[in-house]
Formats: sequence, structure tokens, C-alpha cells
Amino acid sequence: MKSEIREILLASVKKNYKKKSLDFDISRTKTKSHGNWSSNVALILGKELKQQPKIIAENLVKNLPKKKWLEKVEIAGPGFVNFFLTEEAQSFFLKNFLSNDLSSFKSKMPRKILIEYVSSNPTGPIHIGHGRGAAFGSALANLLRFTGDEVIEEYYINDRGLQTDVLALSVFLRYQELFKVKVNFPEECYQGDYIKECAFLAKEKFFDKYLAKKDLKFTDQSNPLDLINKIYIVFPKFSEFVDFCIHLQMDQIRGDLSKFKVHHNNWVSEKDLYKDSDDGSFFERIIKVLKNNEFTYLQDEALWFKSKEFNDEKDRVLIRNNQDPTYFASDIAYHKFKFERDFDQLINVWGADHHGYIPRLNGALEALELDSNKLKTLIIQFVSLVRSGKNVSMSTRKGEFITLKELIDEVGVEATRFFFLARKSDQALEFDIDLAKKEDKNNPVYYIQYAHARICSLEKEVKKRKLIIDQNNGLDNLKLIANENELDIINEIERFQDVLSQCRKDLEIHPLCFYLREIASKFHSYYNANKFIEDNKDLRDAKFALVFALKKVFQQGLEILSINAPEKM
RNA sequence: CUCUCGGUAGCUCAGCUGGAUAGAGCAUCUGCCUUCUAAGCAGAGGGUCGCAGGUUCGAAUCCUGCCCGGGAGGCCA
Repeated sequence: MKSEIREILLASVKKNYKKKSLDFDISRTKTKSHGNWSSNVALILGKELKQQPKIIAENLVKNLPKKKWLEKVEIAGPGFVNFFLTEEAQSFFLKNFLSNDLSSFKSKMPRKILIEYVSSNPTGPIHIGHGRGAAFGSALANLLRFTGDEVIEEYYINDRGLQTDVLALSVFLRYQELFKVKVNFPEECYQGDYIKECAFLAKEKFFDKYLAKKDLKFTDQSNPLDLINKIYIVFPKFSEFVDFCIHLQMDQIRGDLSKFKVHHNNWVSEKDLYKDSDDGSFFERIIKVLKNNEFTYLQDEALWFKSKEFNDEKDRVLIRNNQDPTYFASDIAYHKFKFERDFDQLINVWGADHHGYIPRLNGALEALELDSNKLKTLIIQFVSLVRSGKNVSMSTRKGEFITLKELIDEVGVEATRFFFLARKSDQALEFDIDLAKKEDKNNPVYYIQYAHARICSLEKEVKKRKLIIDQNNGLDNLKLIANENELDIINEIERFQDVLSQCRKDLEIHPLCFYLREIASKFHSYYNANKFIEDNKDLRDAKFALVFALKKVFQQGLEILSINAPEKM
């Protein structure tokens, strides 16, 4: 409809003002007295021509062609052009919406998109912060796919580096304890109970293979790095133990994500970037390019990247003085790998704590002569939990963080997803546990699901009374229910596509959540004031045509969010 | 100190590419179940959009300054 309106307005602009093109808005109105659609075309033109918008509007409207879908056009306020649609236009829309597979929702310019999200370190279970990113990334992928894009969901596994060694060391020490060996457990090691479980499984797999021998003691206070080096000397094949720990953690993570309806379809290992081939590893080749382009220098035996030349506040280390590459260096290689796979757009979903990291990565991409505009990094802000009006304290260091699993075990997958998604992602989120657990209208998830369940229940009642709904007959008889209420609902259904395309454009999910809440409210209100199973067949069919369209909105909307649409509650 | 994100109803938040009377939900108050789900609905009250300037026909929205709050600034990841 929007494009039809634009077409006739633009034609009028061309004719009356001899302009080839003009950038103006056509938007839905907020109040009914302003019609269904409204355009600011005269206001824009007025500014440009320094003329009264109202007069321009009158000129534009004077000779608009008559259309079947157009009831009337009005000029209002400072010069808005308001369009009132005919009932016929509304029923035509509904017919279309119900009959097709929503292929009209697909963009005419589909893209190939890579979205990387979660990518939490395999050093422990994922916590609620990652959970928010997980919900967001998966819903965004669903939405982009629904609107026509081809989407790959990727998880980048940091399976090498200091943190993974510390993980292995933590497990190794707990493993020693299982053999009644006394150890000093350093503060820097992972404190959570999951380490002990991991140690238990390590014992089942390796028996006493990695049991410290007499000459190797771990009772002294020493730093983890020294301990790890010591272990590698005594156990040359210790990397097998490390791999075991990482795989175990990744299995946990995969399990938690799957329970949360998050399904990545590609897993990239950081370690693989270092795999040797004839002309060196992928990682080495990327570093060589940076060196050749003279964006690096040696200082204090470390290799530095000149990120200051790319608006970063200082230069950054790529290879430490102990020859170990930094996380940043790996990430440059990883992103180069993303670019090599020929996507139209790359999306990163990152926690807010990585915010300052964006300039240096973009700098590195430019140094590699890659178009950093292709990469869009979205920031997910922190989640804090509130229970009984009080903040739940969390401390990662002590292992007291709340895991995603704990949260969904308590409040359920559906509510957790919705609460994560309903807030603008770059805003801090206060997660009210009590509210999320409520099963009444205070809880928006239940409110929306209930709307769907009510519709299903209507259908069940129809069946029970041995009636058959003829949807097409209903569509032909929509004029029977062309009251303000119904037309308002049709208008709201029509808004679905706008909401989705806005989400697609802005890479956001929360507008969909708000929309579903609103249309659910309209339905409940309508439901309350109406009888649906009418004696008159035409009237009954007409009402159900509308109800079926609503059902389709709830189903599709919730599906994008990966939230159940229950048939009964 | 630098960067960054915020400050909108009592509370939690939408709206921010400038537009019409600033919107939801919760909470508060008043009503509605012999009917197909009351897990619901109808109605009411509630606002100097942090402060001060500026830009213009028009500012919650854009610009500048200030006040207050969150977060980030490793050869950790």
C-alpha cells in the first residue's frame, strides 16, 4: 500500500513541481482521524521551495487519480496529506495475507549474512550475559531469514591461549585431589564446582595417567603459568588433557544453547587458524601481510600493530615477548577468514565489555585492505537479576555467577527469551525474576501466548459444535464486520510487515516484541466484546477470517522469537 | 582523566533518520464472569521528556555546554 501511495504522490510532485525525485516519508498514522497513511511530502517540499506547506499540499492533492483502494485524501495540521483507505482495500489485504506463504515479506534484495554470536570461552558454563546475546543472535538470524536473507550462525571457539591452559590446570589440580594428593589451588584458577565434575570425568577417562609423580609437587604457592610449564615438561602429551577439558566444556555449552533454542550452524576453532600448511598457518600468513604493509613494529621483543594510525588510542600487541600471539591477533585472522567467505554483511554480537575493542579490529581490517563497513558489531549490554525487588549479586571470580541453565530452569525458556529480547539490546537489562515467573497478564509472554491459545480454543469450540469455517466465504463477507474495531485490527495486522522490515533494517528485535504485545492487547479487547460463533454463517466466517489472520501473526511472530505458541494454556 | 551508553508518569521502559494532543505495561482507584479460557476486558487519575542555550514554520528527537548515573579503558579473553 505504501508503495502505491508513494507512486501517486511522486507522480503529482513531478507534474506540479517539475521535480525528478524527492525524498519523503509515508507512515502509518497514530490516530484514526488522520486516516490510515500519512505523508509529509508537502512539508519537505515546502522547506525546499520556501513556500507554505499547506498550499503545496493542496496543489499536490488536487488532481490525484481515483483509485479503488482510496476512500479520500485530507490535508491536516501544518500540511500533512492523509490517506483514508476503503474497506475494499482492507479486505484485499487480508485476503492476500491469509492466502500466501508470506513470500511478500521477503526482501527484494536478499543478502548473504554471517552472524557470529555467543562465542563464549570454553572455560565454564555460559552465564546470563551470554544468554542475552544468544537469544538476540538467534532471533535476529530467524528474522533475517524470514525476511529473505541467507544467514549463517557462527560460534568462534577460543580453544587456545592462556585461559584454556588455566582451565586445564584447574581441572588437573582437582584431578590430583581425587587421588588424595594435596595441592595448593591458586586464586587465578576457576573456582566453580563444574571444575570438580570435569576432574571426575577426567579420572574416568585417563585413570592415573596424569597423576603427579613424586618429584612433581603442587603444594607451593606459584603462579599458574609456571605450573602449566612444569606440567608440560613432566607430561609431554598434556595437550590431550587440555583438549579433553575443552571438549567437555563445549559439550556443556552446546547443550545449554540447544535447550535455549539456539542452534549455530558453524563452529570455528581458533586453534585451526594455527594449523600448519605448506606456506605456514593461516594465522602466520595474515600477520605477514600486516608486516609487509608496514603496519607493525618490534618493541620490547613483542610485535605491535600500529592501531593508533586507525583512530585507536594506542598501539596494540600482536605477538607477546614470549612469542605467544594475543587474542587480538587471532581475532584479526578470524575476521579475515570471515571476509574470505564472501558474505554481503558480517554481524558480530558482542558483550558490552568488548566495546573498546571495536576501533582496533576495524583498524586491522583496514590495514588488511578489507572494507570494515561490511562488518557491523552490535553491542549487548549487561543483564542484572532482580529478585523480590533486590539485586542478585554476581561475581565471576568466586564462581558465583548465575548460569543460563540455572535461570531457564527457574523461569523457563519462553519467558527468559522474551525478557531478553523485549529490551533494546544496547541497553542494560534488569531481569525481574518474579515477574518472569508470573502466569498472568503482568507477564507479557503469557499475555501473548494466551491470545494464541484463545484463538485455538475458539477453533476447538467450532469443531465441537460440528461447524465448518469457510475462510474464503468469510473474506467475501468482510463487509459484514467492517466496524471501527475490526478495521483497526486489520490495520494492526498490516503493520506486521512494517515492523519486520524495520527490525531488518535496524538489526533489532524489541520492536517485534512490543508489536506482539500490542496486537495481543487489541485481540483480547476484541475477544471480550464479541461473540464469534455466530448463527449467521456469513458473519461467522467473516469473523473467523479475521481471527485466522491474527493467529498467523502470533504464530509467525513467536516463531521468529523462538517462543512457543501453545494451543491451550 | 579519556571514550561510551543512559536520564521520558510513582516503578519498568518504548518513541529519537525533526512532525499533528509525548505512548505502553506495572502500581493506584472504579466497574465487568448463568456465555466460546476473568491467565481476560472497560474506564479514571498520573508528565517542566535531567538543566540551560542554539538551529526553524516546528525539538523528547539535531548541535553546544553543564549536572547526575551505568560501563569500558591489559603483552586477559
